[in-house]
Amino acid sequence: MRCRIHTLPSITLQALVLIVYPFFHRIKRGVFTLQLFDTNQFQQDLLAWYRSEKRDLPWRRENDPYRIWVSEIMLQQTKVDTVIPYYERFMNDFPTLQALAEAPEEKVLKAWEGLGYYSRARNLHAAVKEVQSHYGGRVPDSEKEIHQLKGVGPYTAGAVLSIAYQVPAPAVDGNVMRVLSRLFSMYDDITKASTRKMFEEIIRDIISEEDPSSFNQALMELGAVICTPTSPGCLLCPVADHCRASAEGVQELLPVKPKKKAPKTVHLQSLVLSSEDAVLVEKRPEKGLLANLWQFPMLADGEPEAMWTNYAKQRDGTVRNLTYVAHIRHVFSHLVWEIDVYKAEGSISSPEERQAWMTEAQMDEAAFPVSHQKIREEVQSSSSDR
DNA sequence: TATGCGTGGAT
DNA sequence: TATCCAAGCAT
Repeated sequence: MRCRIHTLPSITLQALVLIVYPFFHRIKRGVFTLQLFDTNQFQQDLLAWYRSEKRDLPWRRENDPYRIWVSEIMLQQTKVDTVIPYYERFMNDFPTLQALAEAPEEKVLKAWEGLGYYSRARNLHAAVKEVQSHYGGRVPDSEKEIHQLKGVGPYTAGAVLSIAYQVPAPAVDGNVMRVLSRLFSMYDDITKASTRKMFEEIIRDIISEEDPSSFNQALMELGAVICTPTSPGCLLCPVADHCRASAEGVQELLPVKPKKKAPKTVHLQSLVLSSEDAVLVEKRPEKGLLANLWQFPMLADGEPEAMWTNYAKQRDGTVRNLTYVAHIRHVFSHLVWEIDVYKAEGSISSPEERQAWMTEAQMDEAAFPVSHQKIREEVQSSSSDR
């Protein structure tokens, strides 16, 4: 029997582990977490490492809850290196909670342009206004109140509370789940909310009451720098002695996370319609994909000449010299846009509510998604070629 | 609980 | 080139 198992393909062995594991993990965790895990020594080792090795990041140089909050929103699903320049500009544009609360949404979206997940910016803006009007401009320091703010979920609530106010609340993000999965050799699917809650309970058991800010940040830092998704640096890890996955040699198998589905493809056409020194743009719907960002008119793929002629006609306008410019592919996390780009001259007498003619200078002040930045560049290079 | 929501970089 | 991923949240 033992021989047969050793000759099984490793994929089968993994599958076996995944099937059998859920029935035993709660018992194992009880034994391991509470009895064999040396919490005090773990805290000491982790915090000593963090205090000597932590990266010097802009939001670590200050303790303003507003600034911590902004950094945490920007860091959602976004790498540190990407965030830094955005954070610096944002703090320059909106140095205080009051400044952001009083800013027009256009400016906020423009500051967020290119960062993605734009509802983060609109939710942050709304939440900051809420804090300004309802909490007298002070970011709330209770779990219940801060969690009610738009865009503040369980992770961000815990992060702001612990980092800005030293409240011993868990801040369980992807890093922390990866680290804990390995630390206790847990095969639970980390995409499930129930798993995140389990990790939050574990953190409540092992968090440093003296310095919850450093403890939470240290776990994330460890995940980002040492305990990485692929080829983790166990030889450099300050808490390798505490790590069950490392002892078992299974660190590369963890955490468990199901594969994502392939994104769907949509075929579209976009028209850059020029009149004098302006082009026609429209503001996207206020909900959903790229909400409230600007774009060039875009329609489902079809016969170009008829489609755009009809488009203009419906708005009491004309289109002439319709010319193919380029093909753009833009990949979202859940969607692929395949866009045929056209340009033309023309006019529209009856633009719709959310349409406008913009000059280049005006477009520089409006927020466009990256897909439409690409279109702008293609059209510009197509006209400068001649 | 499952899915929609961006982008750029690493492997 | 394809896939995955990164300090998640809303619905």
